[in-house]
Amino acid sequence: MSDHLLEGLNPAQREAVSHIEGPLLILAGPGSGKTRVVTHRIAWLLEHGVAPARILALTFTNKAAEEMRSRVERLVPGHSVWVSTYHRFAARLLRRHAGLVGLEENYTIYDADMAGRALRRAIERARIDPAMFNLDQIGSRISWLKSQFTLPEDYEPRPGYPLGEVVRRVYPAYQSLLAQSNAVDFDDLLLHAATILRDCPEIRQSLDERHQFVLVDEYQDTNLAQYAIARALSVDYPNLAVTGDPDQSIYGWRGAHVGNILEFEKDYPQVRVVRLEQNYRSTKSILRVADELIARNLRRKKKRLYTENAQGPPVRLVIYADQNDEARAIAERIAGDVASGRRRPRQFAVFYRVNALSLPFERAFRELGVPYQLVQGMEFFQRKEIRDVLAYLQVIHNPRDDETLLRVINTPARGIGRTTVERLADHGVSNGLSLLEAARDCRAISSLAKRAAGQVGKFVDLIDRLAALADAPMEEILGHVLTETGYKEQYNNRESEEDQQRLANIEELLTVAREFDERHAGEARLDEFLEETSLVGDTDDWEAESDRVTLMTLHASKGLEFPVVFLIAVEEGLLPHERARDNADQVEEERRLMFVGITRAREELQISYAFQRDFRGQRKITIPSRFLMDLPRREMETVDQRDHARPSDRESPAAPVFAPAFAPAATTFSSTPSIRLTTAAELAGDAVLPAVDPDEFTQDMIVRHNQFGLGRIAALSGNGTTRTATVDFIAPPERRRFVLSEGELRPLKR
DNA sequence: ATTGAGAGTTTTTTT
DNA sequence: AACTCTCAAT
Repeated sequence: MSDHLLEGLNPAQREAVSHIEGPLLILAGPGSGKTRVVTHRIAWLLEHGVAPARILALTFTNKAAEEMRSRVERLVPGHSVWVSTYHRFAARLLRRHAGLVGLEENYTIYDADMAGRALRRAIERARIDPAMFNLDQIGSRISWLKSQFTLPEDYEPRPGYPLGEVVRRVYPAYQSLLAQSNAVDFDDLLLHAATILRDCPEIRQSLDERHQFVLVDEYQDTNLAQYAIARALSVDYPNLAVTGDPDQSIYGWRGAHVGNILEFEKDYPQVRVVRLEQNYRSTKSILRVADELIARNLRRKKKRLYTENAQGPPVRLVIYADQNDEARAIAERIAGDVASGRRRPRQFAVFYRVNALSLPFERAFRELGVPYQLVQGMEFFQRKEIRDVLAYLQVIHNPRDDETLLRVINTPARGIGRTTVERLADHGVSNGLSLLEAARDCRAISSLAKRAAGQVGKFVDLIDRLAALADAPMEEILGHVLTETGYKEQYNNRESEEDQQRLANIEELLTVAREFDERHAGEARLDEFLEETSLVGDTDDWEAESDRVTLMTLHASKGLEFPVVFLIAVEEGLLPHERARDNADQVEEERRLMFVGITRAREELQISYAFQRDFRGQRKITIPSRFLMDLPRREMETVDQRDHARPSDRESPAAPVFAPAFAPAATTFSSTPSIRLTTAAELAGDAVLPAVDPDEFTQDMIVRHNQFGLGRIAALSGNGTTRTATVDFIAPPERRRFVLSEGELRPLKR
C-alpha cells in the first residue's frame, strides 16, 4: 500500500524510511538524499497508523522546518505533523510552564542586541570593569555555558582563568536581570525547557507520551541542552530518530557536541544504524577530493562516500597573485560562462571563511555587471528601526521588561536623558518597582526636575494608550505606535537614502503585521506575533530563485548545493582560521568546514588561494593551507595564474570611477591589466571610455553595459555612426537597442 | 544630546 | 581597512 514511498530509493534509504519503532540513527553523508528519507519516513509513519499529533520533527532553522513541512505536505496533503525549530518548541513549552523557572507567560525573548544591552548592565551591576574583557567574550562564554546546560550555580571556573572569574560573577547577575525583566535570551529558551523537563517528571512524561515519535535533524549540531530535550521526550517512547553527519559538524565553537552523535549508540544500545553513503549530488572527481580530505580527520566515524554520477572535470587548484586577481579572474570566468549562455548566474557560488573576504568579489562582480547576492548582512527583523518599533509592542505585552523600556524610553528622542533615567531606576530599585512603575511615580520623585517629570508623565500616558490596544489587530497596534510615538515622523522629513530605506522597512513591517492578522483572522495575538518576529532568523532570506551568483561563508553554505563552486582564500590563517591553529580539535573542525564547502559542488569545483593578500590593512605573503596537502593533487588540475597578474603594488582606485570594466580581457581566465589602461581623464573622474569602433562589434559578441550588465549582440544594422546593435541582456533578461557610436557598449573581450 | 577623535578589535552565528 | 567603543567637548 505504501510502496510508492519506497520507490526510487536505494536499500539503505528504504531501510530508514520503513523503520517504525525504536531508536534510529541515520548517518547521512552529503548529498545522500537525507531530507527525502526523513520526509518519506514521516509519510510512512502516517500511513502505518501513527497519529500525526504523535510526531514531532525538530530542526535548527526555520528554513529547514519550512522545507520539511512542505515536502511532507506534498506526500501527505493536509497532514498536521508538528515540525518546529528547537527554539520555537522550547518557547511554546515555556509559555505553558513559565512559572516553573520563575517567569510569567508573557515573557520577552531577547535577540542578540537586547541580550547585549542586558549583559552590559549586568557587568556594571557585578562591578566588573567593562574594559577588562570585551562584552562579546563574556557573552559568548555565558552562551557557551548555557549550551552546555550549566546553570549559574553549577559553574565552577578553572582556577587561574581570569575570564572564568568574571563570568562567575556576571552570569548570575545577568540571569537575575533577565528574570527581573521577565525575559529570556535565545539560549535560555533551551536551557529553561531542558530544566523543566529534567525537574518535572509529570510534564516530561506527558510530553513524552504526546510526542511518541521524535525526529531530529542535523543531530551533529545539537548542544547538550538540545540533547537533553530530545532525550527527555524519548524515554517511555524511545522512538527517537536522528539524522546527521559527524563530518559536517561545524558548530562546535557554539557548543554543538559531536559526541551526541558519536555516542548515540551508547545511549540507545538497541539502535538501528543506517548509513546513507551514496551521493547523488557531486561528480566522482569532486567526491574523491572531499573523501581524501576528510579521511585525514582522526576523530570520526569512518564512512565511505561513493557516487554513480559522472566523473566530471578534474577539480582545479589555482594560485593567484593577490586577492584582486583572484576575484577578478573568477568573476570573469563566471561572466564568460553566463555570457556564452552556458550557465546562469544562479548556478555559481563563491565560498570563503570570513565575510571580510567578499569585498574584492563584490567589486569585481559589479564591474563586470554580473548579478550577485551576498548572504549575510542584516536580516530584516534585526534592523534597528524594526527592533525599535517592535520594542514598543514588547513593552505593552510585558510591562516588567525594564531592558526594553530603556530602549524605547527616549527613542525617538523625547527629552528623557540619562540622568532622568538613572533617577527613575534608583527610585525603582529602592522601592522594588519596575522601571515603568517607577515612571508612574514620577511626580513623587523629588530628585526629578519638573520638566523631566512632565516628559516622563507623557511617556507613561503614551504607553498606557498603546497598552489599551493590546487586543487589537497587529496592524492597528503598529499603526498607533508609529504615529503616536513620532517614530515615523522623525524620518518623514529627511531625504537621505538611509532614512528612506528605514521608512520602507517600516512599511514592510506593517505588511508583515497585516499578513499575520490575515492568517489569524479575528484572534491575532500579540504574544504569537512577538514570538514569530523574535524567532525568525538570518539566511532565511537567501533566495534560491533569484538568478544571481551567491557569495557566502562556508558556514552559511551548509545544506545547499550549486553546480559550480569556487572555494577561495584557502590559506593558513584563514582556512584553517588562525584562532583554530593551536588546537587539534579545532583544526579538525576547520577541515570539516572545507569538506562541507567542497561537497556543495555538483559539477565543477575550483579551490584557490592567493600568493599575497591584503587583509586587515596588512599586506602579507600567504602560506598555502595545510589542507591542500590533504587533497589528491595528482588527480586535480593545478594552475599557476600568477604570471597573468598585473603588478599589484599600485593602489586600487575606488571602484565606481572605473565602474566600466572596459578592461580588455586577453584570454579566458587570465586577469586583466584593467587599471593600467586608465587615462588621465578617467582618473579625473570623467569616465571617458576609450572609443570602440562601431565596426568592431560582431554578431553574437558578448558585450557589457554599465547599467544593464552583460548581454549578447542579437542583431546589427547600419554602418558607421548609425550602426546599431540589438542586445539580449542576461539578468534580467531583456532586449535593448543601442546606437554603437554613442559608446555605451563595450566588448567583454577584445 | 549629539559629534568627533582616538583607541582597540577583528571567525564562523541555525535561534 | 573598517568597524565599534569610549570619552570628552560642544
